[in-house]
Amino acid sequence: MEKPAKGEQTRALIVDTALRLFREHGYDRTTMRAIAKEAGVSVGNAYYYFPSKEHLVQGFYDQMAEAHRQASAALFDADADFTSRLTAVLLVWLDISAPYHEFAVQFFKNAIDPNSPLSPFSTESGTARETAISIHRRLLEGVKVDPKLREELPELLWLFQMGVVLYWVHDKSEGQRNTRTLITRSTPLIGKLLAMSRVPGLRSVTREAVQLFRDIGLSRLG
Amino acid sequence: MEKPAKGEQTRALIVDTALRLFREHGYDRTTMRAIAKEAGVSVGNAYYYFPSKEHLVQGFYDQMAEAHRQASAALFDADADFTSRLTAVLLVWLDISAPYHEFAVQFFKNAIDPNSPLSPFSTESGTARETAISIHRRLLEGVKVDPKLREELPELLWLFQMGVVLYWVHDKSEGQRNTRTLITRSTPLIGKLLAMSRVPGLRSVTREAVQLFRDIGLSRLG
DNA sequence: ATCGCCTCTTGAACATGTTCAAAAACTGGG
DNA sequence: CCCAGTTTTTGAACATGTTCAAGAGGCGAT
Repeated sequence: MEKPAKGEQTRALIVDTALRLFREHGYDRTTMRAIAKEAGVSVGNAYYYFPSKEHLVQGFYDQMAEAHRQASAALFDADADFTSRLTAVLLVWLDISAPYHEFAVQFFKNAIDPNSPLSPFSTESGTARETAISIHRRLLEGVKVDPKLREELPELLWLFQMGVVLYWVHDKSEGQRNTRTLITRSTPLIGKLLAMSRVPGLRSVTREAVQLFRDIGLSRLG
Repeated sequence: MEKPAKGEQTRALIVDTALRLFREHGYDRTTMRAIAKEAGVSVGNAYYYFPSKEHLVQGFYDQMAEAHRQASAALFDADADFTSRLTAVLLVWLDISAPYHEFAVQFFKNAIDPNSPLSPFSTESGTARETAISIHRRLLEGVKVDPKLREELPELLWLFQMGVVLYWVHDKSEGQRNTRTLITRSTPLIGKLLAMSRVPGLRSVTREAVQLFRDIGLSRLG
């Protein structure tokens, strides 16, 4: 009962086939029957390993998060300022995700469903989420900011990133150039606000916002 | 070909029955067959009037928006300040929506789908959206604010409201008290930021944000 | 009244995610 | 090698949103 490599092999075969078909034909147009047939197994077999069609996408999440982490790591060598770093991280994400835009739109509705395992807040998405947040933690190294804010900032930035994703999914402009605009022009604003977050007048507002963020558990909704 | 009252009657019968069953048993557990049977028509007949099950919920949207408009109108008599007004408007929305929380969660995934007619940005949701935005326009009457910002503010507030809805749908706390907290404590922050939006330092940030908001058409995504 | 046309209605058929009881394949102990 | 138990596999059956060809009903013109 330890590691029947057989099972793992079938599992991998199924998820790999599924992800390939998703990429080739989109999420909705890929039926469970097609996946099973292409993988050379029965439909029931797929359901033996994955509770639902949605669960097959979880692997995709993890792959993307890992790809983003690796691509981002290369950006932190230069000692650029916060705004440049954040911009770079988000643009890299955009480049990585661009090929999957149509695909993403199709299963996005499942991802935003609070009860779905695909929700970015769900426990199933835990590892992908942690990976994403850790990117922002690294991004913040060496950045001067109100310490009260610093602790929550990685999660707040991740939340902002989720907002960008939300916009991206709705973005119908050619090549999602509007999302690119959103990123390149919103990050300087965030940078300025961050810089101002320490001056009196704004500081109290900032701290109240951070406290609210903690109290309502915005970071652990699922 | 003017007004065959017959058709309108059947249409109303179907949508009324559907909304009742949705309320009683939830969206997912209410099948098209059940709706048809309860209304005393055939399944195909329901599809003659409504292109999909989702379209049946549109009536629910409009009802809610109208109820919110009426309830909000009563709040604007007293010459309260901006923060109080915004808080009141959002809390009233929360009270109106509370009974439908479970129901709303079930079809929320469809509502957030960019391709769904239920998306708050879709043309089909146009009237409900206009109603909601007009509430915020009324709310802003007499409030002093940077004129550059004033024009976009109703839509920005509506967008904020959509954010609250997004949180509300994910809110699993007893009676959605976390959403209540979010509203009562975030609105003062918005009020303060609005007040500060005219002082130098923040004004430039504000204007850039407004310009960005216009350029990427955040208000007309669908 | 009859015909032509449009609106409305029907229910069987279809597509697809999911379930499940049964069978097959495998594994370790004797 | 054989048996009992576990893991894996199968495919038919089910549930439900959706489609569609066929028919029913009504209405004005002739």
